[in-house]
Amino acid sequence: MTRWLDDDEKATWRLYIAATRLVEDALDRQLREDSGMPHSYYEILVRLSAAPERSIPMSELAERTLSSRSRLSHAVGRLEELGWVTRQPDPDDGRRASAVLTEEGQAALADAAPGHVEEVRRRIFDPLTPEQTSALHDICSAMLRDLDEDPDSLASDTD
Amino acid sequence: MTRWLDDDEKATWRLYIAATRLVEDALDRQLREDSGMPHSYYEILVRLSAAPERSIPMSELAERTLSSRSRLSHAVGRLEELGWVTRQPDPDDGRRASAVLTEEGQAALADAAPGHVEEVRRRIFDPLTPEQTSALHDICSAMLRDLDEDPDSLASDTD
DNA sequence: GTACGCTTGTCAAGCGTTCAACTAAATGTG
DNA sequence: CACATTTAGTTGAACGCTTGACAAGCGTAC
Repeated sequence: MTRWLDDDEKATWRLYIAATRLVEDALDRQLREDSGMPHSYYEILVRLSAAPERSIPMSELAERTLSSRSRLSHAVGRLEELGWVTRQPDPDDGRRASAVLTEEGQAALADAAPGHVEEVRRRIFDPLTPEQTSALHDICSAMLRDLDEDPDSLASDTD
Repeated sequence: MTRWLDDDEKATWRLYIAATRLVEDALDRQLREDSGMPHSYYEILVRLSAAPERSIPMSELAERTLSSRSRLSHAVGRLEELGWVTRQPDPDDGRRASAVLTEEGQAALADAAPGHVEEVRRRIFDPLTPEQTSALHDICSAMLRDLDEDPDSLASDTD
């Protein structure tokens, strides 16, 4: 009944697990050591930085960062403690609130960005040929296509 | 100074982040819901199951699963509570110990495997053409090549 | 043999994530 | 208007992971 993986698929699968895990670990470690924030928090700051008014409603921010509302709430709480983000209640709808990037948050992001981008380059783009980079783009698109996610919304913002 | 990402690279990078995160989340969720274990624990059981005597020294198991010794120690502790693994002290070296898969652990793995493989297929291989699958193999190899890891050791065991 | 360094494994504290309530505000329906 | 329902966001407990410290065992050099 089960369509087991053949040898090629098994090998590809193991390589995929190892590569993606080591890349994510390396990025997270680099950001924690050099900038005192996990990768997920860096992404929140990036999103806010690119948004008009440096402000995004909590729910929308959760969607964009692929987070649950709970996760984002905890994260913003932590970022608030660090002084990098503040919460701004929506005057028109008492349930809603936006996360807003502070000047300190913008500065922290500017500090963190070069080292992070360097690490991304080292781990992903430097080892790949241009053809492989292009193939990776299409592969990730294909993996996302059948999900209930919209690939465009995920790729739109800057890094 | 910083070699920033160009637009194509940014797009690829965002897709990569989204795809790998959603895949990992999906796999982890599937295993937790259907089999009561996180993905990382499943991998430990897989390694043990494929080993002679269903037994692997802790340090070696840590390496193979890309875990720190501490992490593995915690994980094996949890798996011991579940009755899926036992610890076996090395008679020749008082410092060492092996993790051994129990019958119950083997059964739990056999229960979990079909659903997990199905999910892997759905998320990775079904959306990709054979050419893309082959390209993914090479891409992951390339990403691992420059690391201090040995790609072969990671790809050797079965899934 | 004993002192030193190295290896193996564990443990405690702190962080981030998840899950399941829970609060509060807006909306819909009679 | 009252009352259930839905929506936005928060909270607390449990869990897994990381770091750093630690104990115990091993090997080597003196």
